[in-house]
Amino acid sequence: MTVSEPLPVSDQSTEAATASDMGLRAAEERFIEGMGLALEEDRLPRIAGRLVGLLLLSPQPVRFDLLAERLRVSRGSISTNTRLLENMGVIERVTRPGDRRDYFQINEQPGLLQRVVDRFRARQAMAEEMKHALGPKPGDAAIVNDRLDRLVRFYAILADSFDSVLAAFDQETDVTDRVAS
Amino acid sequence: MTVSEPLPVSDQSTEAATASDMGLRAAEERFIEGMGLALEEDRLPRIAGRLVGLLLLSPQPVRFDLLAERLRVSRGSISTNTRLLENMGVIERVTRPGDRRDYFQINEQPGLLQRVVDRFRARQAMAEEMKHALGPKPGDAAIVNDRLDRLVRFYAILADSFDSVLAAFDQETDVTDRVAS
DNA sequence: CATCCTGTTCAGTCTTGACAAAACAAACCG
DNA sequence: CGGTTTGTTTTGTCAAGACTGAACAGGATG
Repeated sequence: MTVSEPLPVSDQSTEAATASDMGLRAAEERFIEGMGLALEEDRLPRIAGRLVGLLLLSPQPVRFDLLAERLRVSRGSISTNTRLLENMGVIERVTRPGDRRDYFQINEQPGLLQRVVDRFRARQAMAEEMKHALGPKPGDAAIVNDRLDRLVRFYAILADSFDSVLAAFDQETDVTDRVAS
Repeated sequence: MTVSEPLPVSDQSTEAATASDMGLRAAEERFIEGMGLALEEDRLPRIAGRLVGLLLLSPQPVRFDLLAERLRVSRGSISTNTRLLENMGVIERVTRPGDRRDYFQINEQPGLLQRVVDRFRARQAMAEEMKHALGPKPGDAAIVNDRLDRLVRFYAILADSFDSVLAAFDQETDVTDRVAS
């Protein structure tokens, strides 16, 4: 967990919701829920997705207890899910000297994808192993060999192209970033 | 559903398992289970994955009731999952004239991926919409704009590269295939 | 030391989804 | 027609996982 420079925390507990804020708030809610649904499709708990959504929209690191409050969710769930996301490298836990509490911020664009690449590699390996175990087949069963070949190549291509996307993006953000935070 | 030319069905009900088959059989079982696990990670029922595995290893289309028998699974489950995979374009239902029964074969390499692309596009759209709804933000909140921008581009790149993988593969198999089947 | 504060862990509840078994429907066959 | 074969739909059971609330642990603080 990272220790940041003293945070310019703009009084996180009170928030005067102006009239013009209201539509925006609704939009934010939708976005947060949308991220909940989206990450749920990747087998993460819905709350984890909502956390990501909320933190994406938060310029400043957000306090642990505020996460629970804003998402109307138990502290237990916040604890579990922040740890999950932290381990995945999606968010970062941040502290301030002289402040016992934890803050969280999204970790600009990382890890979520490495996981996917790993899965593809694993499948590629499985298909390769299978191809090996079967050995060449005679006659009409030769098509099975073809299929396994194609499967292997398929996963390989997939993993490779993911990797390159990842690399391209890392590079891009390394240049772009570290200006505002 | 496709109607194939009369299938050279090599008497699917009896199968003399020779001694040399046994290790191979075990390997096939492992592969089938592996596909079950793998597709389960993509939120498909395990049985659907096993179906894909079995059909990948089957040179000939396999009869409905044999699927149930080989996977030791209820006919109901076969019905549900074959329909699911059929709708996704992963497998194909095949019939023979004068045969009331259904046969299934894998559909060489398609659809599974289009789904993924669609998901990325949807997320891209969501991020775009959000960016729009928020409008430009002042001061320290500008970082939120940056993040959303990056998110949009990220999903876009992802979807695009997937698309190109898909295209590359389609093209490749169009040339290679249609020899043995 | 007693007590708050903060985050973690644990026990219990609730929801979801896969699956089997049985009821069902439709086509065929005598 | 009645009975069979084939696939579908429905009903009920079971397991997995998310979430809550409460118990818990450790550090500060009086």
